[in-house]
Amino acid sequence: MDKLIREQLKTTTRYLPAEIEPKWMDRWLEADLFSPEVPSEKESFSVSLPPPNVTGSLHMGHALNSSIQDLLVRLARMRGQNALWICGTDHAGIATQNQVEKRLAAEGLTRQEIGRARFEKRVWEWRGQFGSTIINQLKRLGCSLDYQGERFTLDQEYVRAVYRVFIALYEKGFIYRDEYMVNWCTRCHTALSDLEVEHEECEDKLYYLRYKIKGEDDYLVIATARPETMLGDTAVAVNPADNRYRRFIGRQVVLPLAGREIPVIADEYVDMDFGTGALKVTPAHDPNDFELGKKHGLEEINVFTSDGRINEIGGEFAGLGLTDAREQVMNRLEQEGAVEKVEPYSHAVGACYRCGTPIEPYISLQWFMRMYELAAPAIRAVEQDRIKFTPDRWKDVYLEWMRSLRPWCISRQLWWGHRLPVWHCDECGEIIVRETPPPMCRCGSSQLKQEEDVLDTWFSSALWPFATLGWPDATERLETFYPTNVLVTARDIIFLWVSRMIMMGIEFAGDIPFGDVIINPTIMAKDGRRMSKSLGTGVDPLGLIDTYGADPTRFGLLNMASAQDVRFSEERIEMSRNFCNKVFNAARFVLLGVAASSPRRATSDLADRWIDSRMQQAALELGRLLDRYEFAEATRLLYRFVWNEFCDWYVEAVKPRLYGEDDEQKLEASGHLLYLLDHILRMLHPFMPFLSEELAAMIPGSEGFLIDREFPAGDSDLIDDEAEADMEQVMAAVTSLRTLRNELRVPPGRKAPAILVSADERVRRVVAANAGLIESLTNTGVEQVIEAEAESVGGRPAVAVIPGGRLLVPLEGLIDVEVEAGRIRTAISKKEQEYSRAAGKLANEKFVANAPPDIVEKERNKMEQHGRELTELREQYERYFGGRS
RNA sequence: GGGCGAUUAGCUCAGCUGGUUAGAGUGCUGCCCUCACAUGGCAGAGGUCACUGGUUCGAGUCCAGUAUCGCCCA
Repeated sequence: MDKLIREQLKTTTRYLPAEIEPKWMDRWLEADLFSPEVPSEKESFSVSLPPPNVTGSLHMGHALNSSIQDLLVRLARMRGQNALWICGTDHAGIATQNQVEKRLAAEGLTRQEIGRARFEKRVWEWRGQFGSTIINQLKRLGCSLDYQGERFTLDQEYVRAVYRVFIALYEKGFIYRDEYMVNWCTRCHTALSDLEVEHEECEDKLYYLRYKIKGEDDYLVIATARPETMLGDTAVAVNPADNRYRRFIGRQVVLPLAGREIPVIADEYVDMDFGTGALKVTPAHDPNDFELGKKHGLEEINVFTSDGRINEIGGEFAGLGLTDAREQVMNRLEQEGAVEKVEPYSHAVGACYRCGTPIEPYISLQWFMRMYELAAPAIRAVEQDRIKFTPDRWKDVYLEWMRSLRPWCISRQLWWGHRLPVWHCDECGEIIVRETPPPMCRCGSSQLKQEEDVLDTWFSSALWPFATLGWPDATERLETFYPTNVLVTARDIIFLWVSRMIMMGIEFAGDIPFGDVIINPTIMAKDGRRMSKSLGTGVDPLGLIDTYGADPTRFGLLNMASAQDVRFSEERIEMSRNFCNKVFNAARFVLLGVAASSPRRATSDLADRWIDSRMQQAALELGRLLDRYEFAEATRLLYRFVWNEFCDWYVEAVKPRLYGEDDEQKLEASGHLLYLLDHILRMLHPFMPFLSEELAAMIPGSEGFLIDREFPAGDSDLIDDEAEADMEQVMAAVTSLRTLRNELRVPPGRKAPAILVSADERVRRVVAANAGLIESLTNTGVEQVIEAEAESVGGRPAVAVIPGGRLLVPLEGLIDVEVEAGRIRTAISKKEQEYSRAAGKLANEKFVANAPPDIVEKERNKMEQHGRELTELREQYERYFGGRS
């Protein structure tokens, strides 16, 4: 470590992330540490980043999910694997188009005015300028993505893959064109798939309308939430079992306002309990009515325009927006006496997931993809556990969804995306599907136009795990890294993406796209609900990085990443920041205090052996936890080991040797400290890459990057049960003495003597051998070690009971007799409770007969132990405070 | 309407196949600026594990039901 850094370290008592984080990402990139080796002898490990929306910026979900992925990728690298974390973004059809349209609007332009070609050019410009925002934010988080291999779903090679898939599916007959009812966003002017519609419960009204029976004075009352669609009604339906309406079946009713005559039909689909039991049927404007209409051969009368207005069929209402139309239609119905009543009604209304505009069911000519055949092997892959979900309950969610798949509307009426590789012949109407424009149609015409529609963005991102690796070419990258190992994503992506990737992967890349799917928990707002932009309950992870640093943000998020959704708590990030500070200062202690020149494991001192043993246990357990994807538990393990064992006990225990006169001891302790620090930093690296890298670089003799070092796996041969037992004995003595001093309010600076009374040879030996350590940790010197009290120690000593004996602390004049007597009485009654709990269990014959022997044995030991301690306490009380009560 | 999940300390959460005195962080109380760290140290207080039944020698943990909240799907 050079002098400058040493000086800096001396004066900096606080961990300041802003001063260490930025430089490391640059150095890592410069050294090209994130690119995989191709080819490589190593076992490969790959993860594909769920491609974020190119218009997006990092939100809490990304931050958590990327922290997990980076942890896994760095871990794999440190375990000697050839790791690739595929980087890139998707083109986000609607979102990006909206962004650019907004900019155009600011210039007073519309995309229609500038035309498709110029519009596309503008979008590419936009992407060049703003498209890497989120990727740069991932760098701030420390993500070790393969930035050099960044992909985009509209890259030339990627487009080729998309076309290849489209054509293959078309030729198999899975992709087809049809006039069908779809979800239509009147603002974005495009169809959407069912998954892109968000349903929200809202308070609305149910309108009861009277439809006159033709040729009678009577009328039928229908109930509807959408009275404005009545202009397109082509029937009224009732349940054939409904006695109230049986006589009307087959009759005609007169549609109010329009005056059209429409039939009353019977269908079991009609719910007799809803509304009046009579249903108006509008096949062009309701998905259920659409089905009903097809079944009964009803006319589909479309009364809306594609931008959500009443069309010319609506007569006097033509041109009205849908909200106004409802009001006007109701007014006119009111005038005609056709309104029976209006009731409050709450129901779910669909809205566009990108702009929030209410979705209209709308009949239009679209491209669809049949899912049934592709789903079958994708279902099997999960059923047979070739793909495993973590937590595993998501398996059922996936399967449930996959078993009820409906055709997927894959065309979008947008100008940004993969324009379908489809050409229409103007002359004969022939449809030609191929990658490149055909020179002429079969009919001889060269009047061919490419399809205007583009593909759903999710169609292209479904190919992500293999299209990013070079497919359809058999590239070395594809060969090396497909299938990928793990996919980490949020649960709402299971349907949108995970399921489609599995289907496409099996169909086109010939294998599942990944073996494990980790569904990360959702980080909720403080109110326990999803973070919401409109409610202002969102938390910006970049703000956290600014305030606390990237490492604490990562560690804090990972600490929340258990199997359950969790409310965001900034306290956890603060906890992590404090932990980083602790690590930083522990490293300062080591780096500034050591005399050794390099890490060297020591084995002669009890504390040295103990901490090493504990560290091996921690490393072994850490490996197990990470293999099971138990990230939150892993953070707790590291926190406990580093803070509560290494810092609280070992560092304190080693100080006398480090600062003492004995040079040999100093050297040994120093080497061991460096050895421990080195291991700790390596274990921490996947969790807090910046800080660990910074500190590891200061270890004397360190070379290269921590990233490339081996992840400590833990060595069970180095576990030392004896050292652990002995150290626990020492620790118990220290804790008891500290508690005693605290309770009796002995000033910390006041040195006190102590006498160990123990019938146990091992206890006497261990305490005597470590009397110096105990003294340095408690300012209490164990000056005598005796087997039993032959007679009272002078005065009235305070007592600290430890396993296997007791420590007497004579503190003439300092002890309040009543306080000490009270302490002992409290201790006695506590012990009595514990003793009788165990004794009670053992007195129960059924327990002894039925419980496993080791549990009974444990209980017996417990009873004996408590019994001994109880005796110690009672003896002590009798001897020094006898006669008091 | 269907499904999933949750309910454990004031707050945010752990608690794996049932078996120590149910844990952590934060907050709270007392003492301590001791030469790594006050983003700290030492010690302490704090819980009818939502409720009602059941299974078991033994239930925070398993089963059934109830209540409340949340998420997803239609």
